[in-house]
Amino acid sequence: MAELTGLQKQYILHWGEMGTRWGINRTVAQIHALLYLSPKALPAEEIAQTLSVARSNVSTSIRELETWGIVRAVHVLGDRREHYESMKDVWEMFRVVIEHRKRREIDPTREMLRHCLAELDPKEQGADYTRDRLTAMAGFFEAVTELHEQTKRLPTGAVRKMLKMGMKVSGKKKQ
Amino acid sequence: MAELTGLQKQYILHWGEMGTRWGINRTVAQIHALLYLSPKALPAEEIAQTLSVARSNVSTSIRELETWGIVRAVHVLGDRREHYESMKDVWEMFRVVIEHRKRREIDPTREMLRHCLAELDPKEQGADYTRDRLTAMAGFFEAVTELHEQTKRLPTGAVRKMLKMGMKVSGKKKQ
DNA sequence: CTGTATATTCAGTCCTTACTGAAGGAATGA
DNA sequence: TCATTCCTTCAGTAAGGACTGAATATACAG
Repeated sequence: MAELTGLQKQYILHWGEMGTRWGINRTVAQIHALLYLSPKALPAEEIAQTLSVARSNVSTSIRELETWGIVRAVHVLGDRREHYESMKDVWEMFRVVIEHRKRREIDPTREMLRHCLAELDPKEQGADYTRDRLTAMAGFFEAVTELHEQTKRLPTGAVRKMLKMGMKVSGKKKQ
Repeated sequence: MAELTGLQKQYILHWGEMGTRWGINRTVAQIHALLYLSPKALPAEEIAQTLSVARSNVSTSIRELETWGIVRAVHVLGDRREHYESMKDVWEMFRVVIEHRKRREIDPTREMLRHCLAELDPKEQGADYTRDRLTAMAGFFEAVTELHEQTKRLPTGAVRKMLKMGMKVSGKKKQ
């Protein structure tokens, strides 16, 4: 992995670029891209050189990826350094990331909505209208949570298969 | 809407806060929250005062919301000013936003992956490994796109209902 | 046409986040 | 023990985005 091919460069740069759109810092995304493409685990020093970023930057970025659980340190016989490798199962990887982001980006709002609805004083100005809006919004967040609960239980393969064959909507009520 | 109730304040502040996590600028998110809760369309000046932000900031933020298609200007008889109102159908609103973000956050990567796979030279160092990784990643992005295509055709109510009853996975191949 | 109300644009400033390089800490082997 | 290698932390700086207020443009009423 010492020298990147043109294709690898392209993938890594694109991933870094998109990372910023996805709310992920560019270096973190680039490191992930590099490790994802690498057939073997890489030491931090090599990552820093390959991507031309400071060694310390690699350190913190790697830690973030480890926190998410999509990168881990492994050891190589006869080498003191930590080597890092990416999870390779793409579906599992996104499942993990989505889990993480849901906790951070969905759950707090869901709770806020519940809390607001509980607090809402029917006597206050325009309470009915406010309740309608909050209820509608809460419905969406509850549904997303429900969908997430259902899919996360399924094994990776099942989700993949489900998407492939298209989601069938049963006409019957669940009972 | 001149004076916000405690609840409205809470909702708006929370939405602004979460906006930053969702990759949406705080003011844009706050304005959307305000309009969503407001029973009537509001002029820009009032929005600026209510949220304590510069009038110009409201102008640009509103334009962004209009670009997404979740806020529009309406006119009030006897008033020269534009009044702005939010789309109220939550499900439709998120459908529109997701459509927008997919175009910006999914499609470019999907194309990059296709392009890379087409470009990949089998003779180059480690081509097989790279192809495997790219193929796996591309599979995910194609599946997400497929899922999106399928759901966007359905009317709002159908999606809501589907989530409510749980996604049933048919055992048979689509034919 | 003139004056007023409203909306937009933009240059400068502020604020947040990302990144670097230096310093310190931990582990290893001589 | 000391020297070496690797990793982390952190203060300072750089870069990027967001926000303001002034200037400009536009629409309308008289």
